[in-house]
Amino acid sequence: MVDGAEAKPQVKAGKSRGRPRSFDRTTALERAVLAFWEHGYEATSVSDLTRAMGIGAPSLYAAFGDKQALFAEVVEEYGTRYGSFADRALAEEPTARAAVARILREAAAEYTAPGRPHGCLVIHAATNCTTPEVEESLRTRRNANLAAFERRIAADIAAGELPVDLDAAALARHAGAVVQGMSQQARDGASRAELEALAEIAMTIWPRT
Amino acid sequence: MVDGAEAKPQVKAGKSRGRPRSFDRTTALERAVLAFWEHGYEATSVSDLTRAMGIGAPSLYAAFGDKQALFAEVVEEYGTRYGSFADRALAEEPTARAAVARILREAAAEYTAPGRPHGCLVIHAATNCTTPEVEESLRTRRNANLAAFERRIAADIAAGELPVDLDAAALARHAGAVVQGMSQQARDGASRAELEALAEIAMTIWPRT
DNA sequence: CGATTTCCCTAGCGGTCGCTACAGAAAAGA
DNA sequence: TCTTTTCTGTAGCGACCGCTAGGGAAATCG
Repeated sequence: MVDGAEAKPQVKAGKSRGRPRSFDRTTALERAVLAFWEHGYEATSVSDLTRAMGIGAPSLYAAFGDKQALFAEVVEEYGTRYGSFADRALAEEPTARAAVARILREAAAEYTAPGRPHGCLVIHAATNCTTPEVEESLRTRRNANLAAFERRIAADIAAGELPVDLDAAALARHAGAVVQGMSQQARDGASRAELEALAEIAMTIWPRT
Repeated sequence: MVDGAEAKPQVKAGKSRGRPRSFDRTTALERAVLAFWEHGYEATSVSDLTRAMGIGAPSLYAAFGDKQALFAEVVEEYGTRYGSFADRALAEEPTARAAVARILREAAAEYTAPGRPHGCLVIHAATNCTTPEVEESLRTRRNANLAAFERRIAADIAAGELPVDLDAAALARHAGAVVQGMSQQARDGASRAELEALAEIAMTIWPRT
Protein backbone atom coordinates (compact mmCIF):
# COMPACT_ATOMS: atom_id res chain seq x y z
CA MET A 1 0.00 0.00 0.00
CA VAL A 2 2.75 2.40 0.86
CA ASP A 3 4.50 2.16 -2.48
CA GLY A 4 1.42 1.80 -4.60
CA ALA A 5 2.54 4.67 -6.82
CA GLU A 6 6.06 3.38 -7.40
CA ALA A 7 4.98 0.02 -8.70
CA LYS A 8 4.07 0.49 -12.35
CA PRO A 9 4.21 -3.11 -13.54
CA GLN A 10 2.38 -2.30 -16.72
CA VAL A 11 5.19 -0.13 -18.00
CA LYS A 12 7.63 -3.05 -18.14
CA ALA A 13 8.07 -4.35 -21.65
CA GLY A 14 7.30 -7.86 -20.48
CA LYS A 15 3.68 -8.90 -20.24
CA SER A 16 2.06 -8.02 -16.96
CA ARG A 17 -0.08 -10.59 -15.25
CA GLY A 18 -3.56 -9.32 -14.64
CA ARG A 19 -5.99 -7.17 -16.55
CA PRO A 20 -4.12 -4.43 -18.43
CA ARG A 21 -4.83 -0.75 -17.94
CA SER A 22 -7.56 0.40 -20.27
CA PHE A 23 -6.26 3.95 -20.77
CA ASP A 24 -2.99 5.45 -21.95
CA ARG A 25 -1.14 6.72 -18.93
CA THR A 26 0.84 9.29 -20.92
CA THR A 27 -2.13 10.95 -22.58
CA ALA A 28 -3.99 10.92 -19.28
CA LEU A 29 -1.03 12.72 -17.71
CA GLU A 30 -0.97 15.22 -20.55
CA ARG A 31 -4.61 16.04 -19.94
CA ALA A 32 -3.88 16.49 -16.27
CA VAL A 33 -1.12 18.93 -17.24
CA LEU A 34 -3.62 21.07 -19.12
CA ALA A 35 -6.15 20.95 -16.28
CA PHE A 36 -3.66 21.95 -13.58
CA TRP A 37 -2.07 24.50 -15.88
CA GLU A 38 -5.36 26.23 -16.50
CA HIS A 39 -6.85 26.24 -13.02
CA GLY A 40 -3.98 25.66 -10.59
CA TYR A 41 -3.47 22.97 -7.99
CA GLU A 42 -6.26 23.64 -5.51
CA ALA A 43 -8.86 24.82 -7.97
CA THR A 44 -8.54 21.58 -9.92
CA SER A 45 -10.54 18.98 -8.00
CA VAL A 46 -10.06 15.25 -8.34
CA SER A 47 -13.40 15.00 -10.09
CA ASP A 48 -12.24 17.72 -12.51
CA LEU A 49 -9.18 15.57 -13.14
CA THR A 50 -11.06 12.33 -13.65
CA ARG A 51 -13.37 14.10 -16.10
CA ALA A 52 -10.46 15.64 -18.01
CA MET A 53 -8.43 12.45 -18.02
CA GLY A 54 -11.40 10.26 -18.91
CA ILE A 55 -10.85 7.77 -16.11
CA GLY A 56 -12.40 6.92 -12.76
CA ALA A 57 -11.03 8.08 -9.45
CA PRO A 58 -9.74 4.63 -8.40
CA SER A 59 -7.83 4.33 -11.67
CA LEU A 60 -6.28 7.73 -11.08
CA TYR A 61 -5.17 6.76 -7.59
CA ALA A 62 -3.86 3.39 -8.76
CA ALA A 63 -1.86 4.94 -11.59
CA PHE A 64 -0.57 8.13 -9.98
CA GLY A 65 -0.74 7.72 -6.21
CA ASP A 66 -2.72 10.72 -5.01
CA LYS A 67 -3.51 14.24 -6.17
CA GLN A 68 -0.25 15.65 -4.87
CA ALA A 69 1.88 12.95 -6.54
CA LEU A 70 -0.01 13.45 -9.78
CA PHE A 71 0.68 17.17 -9.59
CA ALA A 72 4.38 16.46 -9.08
CA GLU A 73 4.40 14.35 -12.22
CA VAL A 74 2.45 17.07 -14.01
CA VAL A 75 5.03 19.69 -13.06
CA GLU A 76 7.82 17.40 -14.26
CA GLU A 77 6.05 16.77 -17.55
CA TYR A 78 5.30 20.47 -17.98
CA GLY A 79 8.95 21.29 -17.34
CA THR A 80 10.26 18.97 -20.03
CA ARG A 81 7.55 19.61 -22.56
CA TYR A 82 6.68 23.29 -22.23
CA GLY A 83 9.01 24.94 -19.75
CA SER A 84 12.40 23.96 -21.07
CA PHE A 85 12.87 26.84 -23.49
CA ALA A 86 14.65 28.91 -20.88
CA ASP A 87 17.15 26.24 -19.94
CA ARG A 88 17.75 25.52 -23.59
CA ALA A 89 18.45 29.17 -24.35
CA LEU A 90 20.79 29.48 -21.38
CA ALA A 91 22.70 26.42 -22.56
CA GLU A 92 22.80 27.12 -26.29
CA GLU A 93 23.26 30.85 -26.74
CA PRO A 94 26.81 32.18 -26.79
CA THR A 95 26.19 35.02 -24.33
CA ALA A 96 23.91 35.67 -21.37
CA ARG A 97 22.53 38.64 -23.23
CA ALA A 98 21.58 36.55 -26.23
CA ALA A 99 20.14 33.88 -23.97
CA VAL A 100 17.92 36.31 -22.07
CA ALA A 101 16.85 38.03 -25.26
CA ARG A 102 15.82 34.67 -26.68
CA ILE A 103 14.06 33.69 -23.47
CA LEU A 104 12.01 36.87 -23.41
CA ARG A 105 11.03 36.56 -27.05
CA GLU A 106 10.14 32.90 -26.73
CA ALA A 107 8.23 33.58 -23.54
CA ALA A 108 6.05 36.05 -25.43
CA ALA A 109 5.11 33.22 -27.79
CA GLU A 110 4.96 30.40 -25.26
CA TYR A 111 2.80 32.27 -22.77
CA THR A 112 0.22 33.21 -25.38
CA ALA A 113 0.26 30.07 -27.53
CA PRO A 114 -3.22 29.26 -28.83
CA GLY A 115 -4.85 26.04 -27.69
CA ARG A 116 -3.03 26.03 -24.37
CA PRO A 117 -3.53 27.81 -21.07
CA HIS A 118 -1.72 31.14 -21.06
CA GLY A 119 1.17 31.95 -18.76
CA CYS A 120 3.46 29.61 -16.87
CA LEU A 121 2.26 26.73 -14.73
CA VAL A 122 5.23 26.99 -12.37
CA ILE A 123 4.60 30.67 -11.70
CA HIS A 124 0.85 30.47 -11.13
CA ALA A 125 -0.41 26.97 -10.37
CA ALA A 126 0.23 26.97 -6.63
CA THR A 127 -0.06 30.57 -5.50
CA ASN A 128 -2.27 30.80 -2.43
CA CYS A 129 -2.28 27.07 -1.91
CA THR A 130 -3.46 25.41 1.29
CA THR A 131 -1.01 22.54 0.82
CA PRO A 132 2.31 24.05 1.89
CA GLU A 133 4.53 21.41 0.30
CA VAL A 134 2.99 22.03 -3.11
CA GLU A 135 3.41 25.78 -2.92
CA GLU A 136 6.93 25.34 -1.58
CA SER A 137 7.99 23.04 -4.39
CA LEU A 138 7.03 25.53 -7.08
CA ARG A 139 8.61 28.39 -5.14
CA THR A 140 11.84 26.39 -5.07
CA ARG A 141 11.63 25.87 -8.81
CA ARG A 142 11.16 29.59 -9.44
CA ASN A 143 14.12 30.49 -7.29
CA ALA A 144 16.18 27.84 -9.06
CA ASN A 145 15.41 29.58 -12.33
CA LEU A 146 16.67 32.88 -10.94
CA ALA A 147 19.84 31.12 -9.81
CA ALA A 148 20.33 29.68 -13.30
CA PHE A 149 20.07 33.18 -14.77
CA GLU A 150 22.58 34.45 -12.27
CA ARG A 151 25.08 31.66 -12.96
CA ARG A 152 24.94 32.33 -16.67
CA ILE A 153 25.49 36.04 -16.19
CA ALA A 154 28.33 35.43 -13.73
CA ALA A 155 29.94 33.13 -16.27
CA ASP A 156 29.79 35.90 -18.87
CA ILE A 157 31.36 38.33 -16.44
CA ALA A 158 34.12 35.87 -15.72
CA ALA A 159 34.65 35.40 -19.45
CA GLY A 160 34.96 39.13 -20.01
CA GLU A 161 31.71 39.27 -21.94
CA LEU A 162 30.10 41.57 -19.40
CA PRO A 163 31.55 44.33 -17.19
CA VAL A 164 33.15 43.08 -13.98
CA ASP A 165 31.25 45.60 -11.86
CA LEU A 166 27.90 44.26 -13.01
CA ASP A 167 25.52 43.03 -10.29
CA ALA A 168 24.81 39.56 -11.65
CA ALA A 169 22.20 38.76 -9.02
CA ALA A 170 20.24 41.96 -9.62
CA LEU A 171 20.39 41.53 -13.39
CA ALA A 172 19.15 37.95 -13.01
CA ARG A 173 16.33 39.12 -10.76
CA HIS A 174 15.36 41.71 -13.32
CA ALA A 175 15.18 39.16 -16.10
CA GLY A 176 13.19 36.84 -13.85
CA ALA A 177 10.82 39.62 -12.86
CA VAL A 178 10.15 40.48 -16.49
CA VAL A 179 9.42 36.83 -17.28
CA GLN A 180 7.11 36.51 -14.30
CA GLY A 181 5.38 39.76 -15.17
CA MET A 182 4.94 38.59 -18.74
CA SER A 183 3.35 35.38 -17.52
CA GLN A 184 0.96 37.32 -15.31
CA GLN A 185 0.00 39.62 -18.15
CA ALA A 186 -0.50 36.69 -20.50
CA ARG A 187 -2.99 35.31 -17.97
CA ASP A 188 -4.58 38.74 -17.81
CA GLY A 189 -5.15 38.77 -21.55
CA ALA A 190 -2.06 40.35 -23.13
CA SER A 191 -1.40 39.34 -26.73
CA ARG A 192 1.80 37.91 -28.11
CA ALA A 193 2.62 41.16 -29.90
CA GLU A 194 2.15 43.16 -26.72
CA LEU A 195 4.46 40.86 -24.81
CA GLU A 196 7.04 41.00 -27.59
CA ALA A 197 7.10 44.78 -27.42
CA LEU A 198 7.53 44.50 -23.66
CA ALA A 199 10.42 42.07 -24.15
CA GLU A 200 12.22 44.34 -26.56
CA ILE A 201 12.05 47.21 -24.11
CA ALA A 202 13.32 45.03 -21.30
CA MET A 203 16.33 44.05 -23.37
CA THR A 204 17.49 47.65 -23.78
CA ILE A 205 18.88 47.57 -20.26
CA TRP A 206 21.68 45.24 -21.28
CA PRO A 207 25.12 46.62 -21.95
CA ARG A 208 25.86 46.04 -25.63
CA THR A 209 28.75 43.73 -26.12
CA MET B 1 -32.47 40.36 3.33
CA VAL B 2 -31.24 41.43 -0.05
CA ASP B 3 -29.60 44.58 1.23
CA GLY B 4 -28.43 43.23 4.54
CA ALA B 5 -24.88 44.30 3.78
CA GLU B 6 -25.79 47.84 2.80
CA ALA B 7 -27.65 48.61 5.99
CA LYS B 8 -25.05 49.58 8.55
CA PRO B 9 -27.26 51.28 11.09
CA GLN B 10 -24.59 51.18 13.76
CA VAL B 11 -22.34 53.48 11.77
CA LYS B 12 -24.77 56.37 11.98
CA ALA B 13 -23.77 58.89 14.59
CA GLY B 14 -27.22 58.71 16.14
CA LYS B 15 -27.97 55.97 18.61
CA SER B 16 -29.11 52.73 17.07
CA ARG B 17 -32.04 50.98 18.58
CA GLY B 18 -31.13 47.45 19.63
CA ARG B 19 -28.08 45.80 21.08
CA PRO B 20 -24.92 47.40 19.70
CA ARG B 21 -22.23 45.45 17.89
CA SER B 22 -19.71 44.08 20.31
CA PHE B 23 -16.70 44.31 17.99
CA ASP B 24 -15.10 47.10 16.01
CA ARG B 25 -16.03 46.65 12.40
CA THR B 26 -12.97 48.51 11.14
CA THR B 27 -10.41 46.48 13.03
CA ALA B 28 -12.22 43.29 12.09
CA LEU B 29 -11.98 44.34 8.45
CA GLU B 30 -8.31 45.13 8.86
CA ARG B 31 -7.68 41.64 10.19
CA ALA B 32 -9.58 40.20 7.25
CA VAL B 33 -7.29 42.20 4.96
CA LEU B 34 -4.24 40.54 6.48
CA ALA B 35 -5.79 37.08 6.25
CA PHE B 36 -6.82 37.40 2.59
CA TRP B 37 -3.54 39.14 1.76
CA GLU B 38 -1.50 36.28 3.16
CA HIS B 39 -3.43 33.28 1.89
CA GLY B 40 -5.59 34.52 -0.98
CA TYR B 41 -9.34 34.37 -1.48
CA GLU B 42 -10.02 30.66 -1.74
CA ALA B 43 -7.38 29.47 0.68
CA THR B 44 -8.85 31.69 3.40
CA SER B 45 -11.90 29.87 4.74
CA VAL B 46 -14.71 31.51 6.62
CA SER B 47 -13.57 29.79 9.79
CA ASP B 48 -10.07 31.18 9.19
CA LEU B 49 -11.68 34.58 8.90
CA THR B 50 -13.81 34.29 12.03
CA ARG B 51 -10.73 33.19 13.96
CA ALA B 52 -8.61 36.05 12.63
CA MET B 53 -11.36 38.63 13.13
CA GLY B 54 -12.31 37.34 16.58
CA ILE B 55 -16.03 37.06 15.80
CA GLY B 56 -18.54 34.33 15.08
CA ALA B 57 -19.69 33.39 11.62
CA PRO B 58 -23.21 34.90 11.99
CA SER B 59 -21.67 38.21 13.07
CA LEU B 60 -19.44 38.16 10.01
CA TYR B 61 -22.39 37.56 7.71
CA ALA B 62 -24.51 40.20 9.43
CA ALA B 63 -21.77 42.81 9.22
CA PHE B 64 -20.27 42.09 5.79
CA GLY B 65 -22.82 40.13 3.77
CA ASP B 66 -20.97 37.04 2.63
CA LYS B 67 -17.39 35.96 1.97
CA GLN B 68 -17.33 37.51 -1.48
CA ALA B 69 -18.68 40.87 -0.29
CA LEU B 70 -16.20 40.86 2.56
CA PHE B 71 -13.40 40.24 0.09
CA ALA B 72 -14.59 43.15 -2.02
CA GLU B 73 -14.42 45.41 1.02
CA VAL B 74 -11.01 43.97 1.84
CA VAL B 75 -9.70 44.81 -1.63
CA GLU B 76 -11.08 48.31 -1.32
CA GLU B 77 -9.49 48.78 2.08
CA TYR B 78 -6.21 47.32 0.85
CA GLY B 79 -6.26 49.69 -2.09
CA THR B 80 -6.65 52.81 -0.01
CA ARG B 81 -4.39 51.75 2.83
CA TYR B 82 -1.56 49.81 1.18
CA GLY B 83 -1.93 49.92 -2.58
CA SER B 84 -2.26 53.63 -3.22
CA PHE B 85 1.44 54.40 -3.50
CA ALA B 86 1.40 53.88 -7.25
CA ASP B 87 -1.54 56.18 -7.90
CA ARG B 88 0.00 58.77 -5.61
CA ALA B 89 3.30 58.66 -7.47
CA LEU B 90 1.58 58.91 -10.84
CA ALA B 91 -0.35 61.95 -9.63
CA GLU B 92 2.39 63.76 -7.74
CA GLU B 93 5.62 63.28 -9.68
CA PRO B 94 6.41 65.79 -12.41
CA THR B 95 7.28 63.19 -15.06
CA ALA B 96 6.27 59.63 -15.91
CA ARG B 97 9.88 58.61 -15.49
CA ALA B 98 10.06 60.03 -11.97
CA ALA B 99 6.71 58.44 -11.15
CA VAL B 100 7.74 54.99 -12.29
CA ALA B 101 11.12 55.29 -10.56
CA ARG B 102 9.35 56.17 -7.34
CA ILE B 103 6.82 53.37 -7.76
CA LEU B 104 9.52 50.76 -8.27
CA ARG B 105 11.51 51.95 -5.27
CA GLU B 106 8.46 52.14 -3.05
CA ALA B 107 7.31 48.74 -4.24
CA ALA B 108 10.59 47.25 -3.09
CA ALA B 109 9.82 48.53 0.40
CA GLU B 110 6.06 47.92 0.38
CA TYR B 111 6.30 44.36 -0.88
CA THR B 112 8.83 43.36 1.79
CA ALA B 113 7.57 45.42 4.73
CA PRO B 114 8.01 43.52 7.99
CA GLY B 115 4.90 42.54 9.91
CA ARG B 116 2.78 42.29 6.79
CA PRO B 117 2.29 39.67 4.11
CA HIS B 118 4.79 40.16 1.31
CA GLY B 119 3.83 41.05 -2.24
CA CYS B 120 0.64 42.60 -3.52
CA LEU B 121 -2.84 41.37 -2.65
CA VAL B 122 -4.28 42.45 -5.98
CA ILE B 123 -1.67 40.52 -7.94
CA HIS B 124 -1.84 37.27 -5.99
CA ALA B 125 -4.98 36.90 -3.90
CA ALA B 126 -7.25 35.48 -6.58
CA THR B 127 -5.00 33.61 -8.99
CA ASN B 128 -6.46 30.17 -9.73
CA CYS B 129 -9.74 30.98 -8.12
CA THR B 130 -12.86 28.87 -8.54
CA THR B 131 -15.09 31.92 -8.18
CA PRO B 132 -14.82 33.59 -11.58
CA GLU B 133 -16.19 36.97 -10.53
CA VAL B 134 -13.54 37.31 -7.84
CA GLU B 135 -10.68 36.46 -10.15
CA GLU B 136 -12.14 38.71 -12.81
CA SER B 137 -12.42 41.69 -10.50
CA LEU B 138 -8.75 41.58 -9.58
CA ARG B 139 -7.73 41.02 -13.18
CA THR B 140 -9.67 44.14 -14.09
CA ARG B 141 -7.86 46.05 -11.37
CA ARG B 142 -4.46 44.93 -12.64
CA ASN B 143 -5.27 45.94 -16.19
CA ALA B 144 -6.55 49.28 -14.93
CA ASN B 145 -3.17 49.85 -13.35
CA LEU B 146 -1.45 49.20 -16.67
CA ALA B 147 -3.82 51.66 -18.32
CA ALA B 148 -2.97 54.27 -15.69
CA PHE B 149 0.73 53.82 -16.45
CA GLU B 150 0.05 54.18 -20.13
CA ARG B 151 -2.00 57.34 -19.72
CA ARG B 152 0.74 58.97 -17.68
CA ILE B 153 3.38 58.08 -20.25
CA ALA B 154 1.20 59.27 -23.12
CA ALA B 155 0.69 62.55 -21.30
CA ASP B 156 4.45 62.99 -21.02
CA ILE B 157 4.84 62.28 -24.71
CA ALA B 158 2.18 64.83 -25.52
CA ALA B 159 3.96 67.35 -23.28
CA GLY B 160 7.26 66.80 -25.04
CA GLU B 161 8.79 65.17 -22.00
CA LEU B 162 9.30 61.89 -23.83
CA PRO B 163 10.09 61.09 -27.48
CA VAL B 164 7.06 61.07 -29.75
CA ASP B 165 8.01 57.71 -31.26
CA LEU B 166 7.92 55.99 -27.87
CA ASP B 167 5.54 53.04 -27.54
CA ALA B 168 3.60 54.16 -24.48
CA ALA B 169 1.64 50.93 -24.17
CA ALA B 170 4.75 48.76 -24.30
CA LEU B 171 6.61 50.93 -21.83
CA ALA B 172 3.63 50.78 -19.48
CA ARG B 173 3.49 47.01 -19.83
CA HIS B 174 7.17 46.82 -19.00
CA ALA B 175 6.77 48.86 -15.84
CA GLY B 176 3.78 46.76 -14.88
CA ALA B 177 5.64 43.52 -15.54
CA VAL B 178 8.51 44.63 -13.35
CA VAL B 179 6.12 45.52 -10.53
CA GLN B 180 4.32 42.19 -10.85
CA GLY B 181 7.60 40.31 -10.99
CA MET B 182 8.81 42.16 -7.90
CA SER B 183 5.65 41.17 -6.06
CA GLN B 184 6.11 37.54 -7.04
CA GLN B 185 9.72 37.58 -5.91
CA ALA B 186 8.82 39.25 -2.64
CA ARG B 187 6.43 36.35 -2.02
CA ASP B 188 9.25 33.98 -2.95
CA GLY B 189 11.53 35.45 -0.31
CA ALA B 190 13.43 38.29 -1.98
CA SER B 191 14.68 41.00 0.38
CA ARG B 192 14.05 44.72 0.09
CA ALA B 193 17.65 45.34 -0.96
CA GLU B 194 17.43 42.74 -3.70
CA LEU B 195 14.25 44.27 -5.06
CA GLU B 196 15.74 47.75 -4.90
CA ALA B 197 18.69 46.61 -7.01
CA LEU B 198 16.20 45.09 -9.46
CA ALA B 199 14.28 48.36 -9.59
CA GLU B 200 17.36 50.41 -10.33
CA ILE B 201 18.24 48.16 -13.25
CA ALA B 202 14.70 48.36 -14.60
CA MET B 203 14.88 52.16 -14.57
CA THR B 204 17.90 52.25 -16.87
CA ILE B 205 15.64 51.57 -19.84
CA TRP B 206 14.10 55.02 -19.60
CA PRO B 207 15.34 57.78 -21.87
CA ARG B 208 16.93 60.46 -19.70
CA THR B 209 15.08 63.73 -19.86
C1' DC C 1 -40.55 48.28 34.64
C1' DG C 2 -42.06 45.82 30.21
C1' DA C 3 -41.68 45.89 25.04
C1' DT C 4 -38.88 46.13 21.17
C1' DT C 5 -34.88 45.84 18.49
C1' DT C 6 -30.61 44.02 17.37
C1' DC C 7 -26.75 41.02 18.17
C1' DC C 8 -24.17 36.72 19.49
C1' DC C 9 -23.73 31.67 20.10
C1' DT C 10 -24.80 26.91 19.31
C1' DA C 11 -25.74 23.79 16.25
C1' DG C 12 -26.24 22.02 11.93
C1' DC C 13 -27.85 22.41 6.98
C1' DG C 14 -26.66 20.68 2.03
C1' DG C 15 -22.71 20.32 -0.82
C1' DT C 16 -18.10 19.29 -2.20
C1' DC C 17 -13.58 17.88 -1.00
C1' DG C 18 -9.81 14.00 -1.36
C1' DC C 19 -9.90 9.39 -1.07
C1' DT C 20 -11.14 4.25 -0.78
C1' DA C 21 -13.80 -0.53 0.20
C1' DC C 22 -15.82 -3.65 -2.41
C1' DA C 23 -17.45 -6.40 -6.06
C1' DG C 24 -17.46 -7.49 -10.77
C1' DA C 25 -14.86 -7.59 -15.30
C1' DA C 26 -10.90 -8.74 -18.10
C1' DA C 27 -6.60 -10.32 -18.95
C1' DA C 28 -2.54 -14.12 -18.23
C1' DG C 29 -0.94 -18.59 -16.37
C1' DA C 30 -1.80 -23.49 -15.17
C1' DT D 1 -11.29 -24.71 -18.22
C1' DC D 2 -10.22 -22.81 -13.79
C1' DT D 3 -7.34 -20.00 -10.88
C1' DT D 4 -4.83 -15.90 -10.17
C1' DT D 5 -3.89 -11.19 -10.84
C1' DT D 6 -4.98 -6.66 -11.88
C1' DC D 7 -8.03 -3.09 -13.36
C1' DT D 8 -12.66 -0.62 -13.39
C1' DG D 9 -17.12 1.30 -11.72
C1' DT D 10 -20.34 2.15 -7.95
C1' DA D 11 -21.09 3.94 -3.95
C1' DG D 12 -19.93 6.23 -0.06
C1' DC D 13 -16.62 7.42 3.81
C1' DG D 14 -15.24 11.41 7.16
C1' DA D 15 -13.90 16.17 6.88
C1' DC D 16 -14.45 20.57 5.61
C1' DC D 17 -16.75 24.13 2.82
C1' DG D 18 -19.94 28.51 2.83
C1' DC D 19 -23.79 29.67 5.11
C1' DT D 20 -28.00 30.15 8.29
C1' DA D 21 -32.12 28.97 11.55
C1' DG D 22 -33.36 29.79 16.10
C1' DG D 23 -33.12 30.88 20.93
C1' DG D 24 -31.27 33.58 24.43
C1' DA D 25 -28.57 37.99 25.70
C1' DA D 26 -27.99 42.92 25.75
C1' DA D 27 -29.02 47.28 24.55
C1' DT D 28 -32.78 51.34 23.76
C1' DC D 29 -37.57 52.86 23.86
C1' DG D 30 -42.00 53.85 26.00
